[in-house]
Amino acid sequence: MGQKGTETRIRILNATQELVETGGYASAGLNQVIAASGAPRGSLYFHFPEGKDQLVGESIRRAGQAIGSAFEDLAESSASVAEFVEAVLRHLGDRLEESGWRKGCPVATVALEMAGASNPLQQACSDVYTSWTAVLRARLEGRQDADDLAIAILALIEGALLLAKAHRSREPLDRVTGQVAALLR
Amino acid sequence: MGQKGTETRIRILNATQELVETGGYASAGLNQVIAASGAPRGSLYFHFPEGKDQLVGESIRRAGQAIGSAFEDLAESSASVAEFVEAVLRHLGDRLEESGWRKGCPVATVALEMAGASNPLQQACSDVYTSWTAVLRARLEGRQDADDLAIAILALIEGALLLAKAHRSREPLDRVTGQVAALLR
DNA sequence: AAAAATATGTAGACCGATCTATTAAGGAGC
DNA sequence: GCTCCTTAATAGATCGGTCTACATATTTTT
Repeated sequence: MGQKGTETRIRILNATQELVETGGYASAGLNQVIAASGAPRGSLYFHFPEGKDQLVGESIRRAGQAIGSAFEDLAESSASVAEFVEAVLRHLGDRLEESGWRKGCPVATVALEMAGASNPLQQACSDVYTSWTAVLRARLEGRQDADDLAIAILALIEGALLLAKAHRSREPLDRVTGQVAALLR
Repeated sequence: MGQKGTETRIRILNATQELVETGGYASAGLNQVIAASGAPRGSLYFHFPEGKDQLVGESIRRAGQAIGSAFEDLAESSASVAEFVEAVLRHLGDRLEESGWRKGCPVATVALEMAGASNPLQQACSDVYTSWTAVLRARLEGRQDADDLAIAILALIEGALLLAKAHRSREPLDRVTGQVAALLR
């Protein structure tokens, strides 16, 4: 793949990621992707011959990896688990507010849209959540109930992010931050 | 409004609720609503002259009230707060599994789809979450941090429900149930 | 090194299907 | 007779996807 082609592919993926995160799978039209990325229709189907599902699938896995990496960085640079979770909430809150309440969890909307049927996109979302759970689980190594705690913390984060996006306010994130310590005690 | 008309209106709302909860706002086509409800196109626009937004808005408020009432019932019949939350998780888990992993939170998908813009539907979702928070808050009366706790518990519930739907499994709900006590201690 | 051949990527017109919404006409029940 | 409600045809826009022609690199051949 040449230089130009790779760049176009990435521009298309970035545009898709934006649109999907803002409005979900069904609302992200390929015409919008084309317009936002500047790539013509033919290029889209050259780089993603299987169409919309492939495009959104790759876009979701990419976004999942980006967030996962951020989690790992924050896990390393935090002294305690509580600090780590608070850093995650702050990071996601910044991202959400700076995007004008558009960018919450890049996976959640598609996950909810697709869960009704067991298709590749549903699996992709499930996989992303599993990978994030593993990052949390690793940071909890040694604790009893580490598996349960990892899920509970991820649920708390996802729930707070959902409420914050729904209310268009950081308040839920801030309030939850104060309760993390209780969960970890 | 006559008997027949009221029935049609309710059939339309029920069908909309089902479809919206399963796949979100954008994926719920009016053609599907018509097919599922048995009502013809004209009836839909007779009962909901403002179109899809009005239809989905009413449908969401209705679903929000139904879940809110269930919360209140469970709050009354539970001896402790922990029991109450566990009963809620069980109730929502049953609903989710019995529906073939389609019916999670009836508001979440639309909330995530719409949060990017501040429109009436976004407001409707926000209002539903506010009303649920109030129910939880009332059950926590007397506790310090009652406001924070109410949000944290709702976040935990919503997050667990999201993960359960995404994974098509009760496991996240079950694991979170075991951690509720820690949060409430 | 020049030219021909092949691979890679771009460009946009076009297709049938489906979308939300409107309209005009007729039937049902008080 | 009059309101309430249903019926179905239709409009215009947009959907995801296909197709052919063209441009630009890259490699092969001479």
